[in-house]
Amino acid sequence: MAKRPKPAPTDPTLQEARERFVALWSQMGSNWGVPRSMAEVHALLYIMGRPMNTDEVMEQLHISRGSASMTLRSLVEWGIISRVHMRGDRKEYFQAEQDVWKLFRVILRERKKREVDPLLESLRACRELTADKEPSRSRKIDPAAAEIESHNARVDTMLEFVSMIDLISRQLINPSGEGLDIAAKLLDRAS
Amino acid sequence: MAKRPKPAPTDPTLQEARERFVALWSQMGSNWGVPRSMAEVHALLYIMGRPMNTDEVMEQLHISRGSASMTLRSLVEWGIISRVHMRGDRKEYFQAEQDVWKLFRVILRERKKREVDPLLESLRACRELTADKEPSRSRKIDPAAAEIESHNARVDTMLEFVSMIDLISRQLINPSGEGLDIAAKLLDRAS
DNA sequence: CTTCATTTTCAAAATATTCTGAAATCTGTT
DNA sequence: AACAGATTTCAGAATATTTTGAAAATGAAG
Repeated sequence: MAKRPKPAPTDPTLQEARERFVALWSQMGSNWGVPRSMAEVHALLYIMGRPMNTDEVMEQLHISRGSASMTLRSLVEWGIISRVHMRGDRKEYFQAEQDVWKLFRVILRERKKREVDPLLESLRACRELTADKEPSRSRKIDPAAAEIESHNARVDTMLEFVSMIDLISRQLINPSGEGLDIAAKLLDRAS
Repeated sequence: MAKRPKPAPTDPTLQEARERFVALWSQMGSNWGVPRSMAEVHALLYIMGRPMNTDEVMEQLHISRGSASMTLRSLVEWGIISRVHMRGDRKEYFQAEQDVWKLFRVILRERKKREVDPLLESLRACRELTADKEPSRSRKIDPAAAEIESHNARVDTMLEFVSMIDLISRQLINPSGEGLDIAAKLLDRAS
């Protein structure tokens, strides 16, 4: 029943740096619609770089057990942290993915699945609505037909754009396709 | 005092398609932390493809005058819609940018300025904190030094990643650099 | 300077989101 | 089966965000 293997008196500067990192990540999260505590928990696990249990997270971040539990679960569902078991400890531990590019790919994949794919589907459905109303041959003259035509052109443009986003995402998500490569190519064109 | 030049009885299907577009855009906006009515106003102006005044927007979207005013202003500030004046009408009109790539670039530029730049700055400041604590020559042995070292490695990795995002953004924002080109390159590698 | 149409502002209200905490559930042990 | 530590759940509380609406400001015209 060894309560604490090591009290570990952390360097105050390191402590401060960790808190700053958590704060900055939390701030960034809020710009992206990520709940404060979700971003904070992820930041903490990332910056600590070692598995932590629910109580440690609660204590460091001053959040409730319920919040910690839900947030950890949701991060696991997103696939950016994973559960680990420490032998001799009944508690569950969590650790964050340390490969930043992998993290990026996982987030991109999830967001595409949850946001881009449904958007594309809705856009296509929306486009379908006015497909048959297309000015078949009775062109010009009719102002209503012209209105539909320009409307369709706008929807098509947007559809094209979102399709491209979809395509790019797929390339970036691909386990093989290196995000770094793309960046390198862009750099080439920079000069 | 010609009240209405044209009552313009819109095709019900077209009307429906417009509403769907507005709804889908609004949905997408909420995924990105954009207020519902802001996304709706933008969607309406985009899909109508013509300048509209505040009252038209209020009426179509069922929002209050105050909300319409603030939202329109904020969209103008973001640079994705612009004010236009219609001769013979004292009301102000607004029209949305119709070039989707331009729209994309403007949004990217703004978000980078508001989010990425401050994030980079904070990250650098955070990194500075533990810069002098670097394990100069007394390597190994000291566990506290190793802790700092691995912490610094994590911050550096993240810094590198965000710097790359910053760089890519700059390329995409550039009025000359074509977003389409990048996409094309990615496509090449797809086969 | 006054009027009137229009736009902006902002405190309060409405709405939406996030967090808490204690009860319920789960899980391995005796 | 009963217990005990650990985890999950979820209704309600706390927070945060967005919208409203009416008063104030603006500004063009007489």
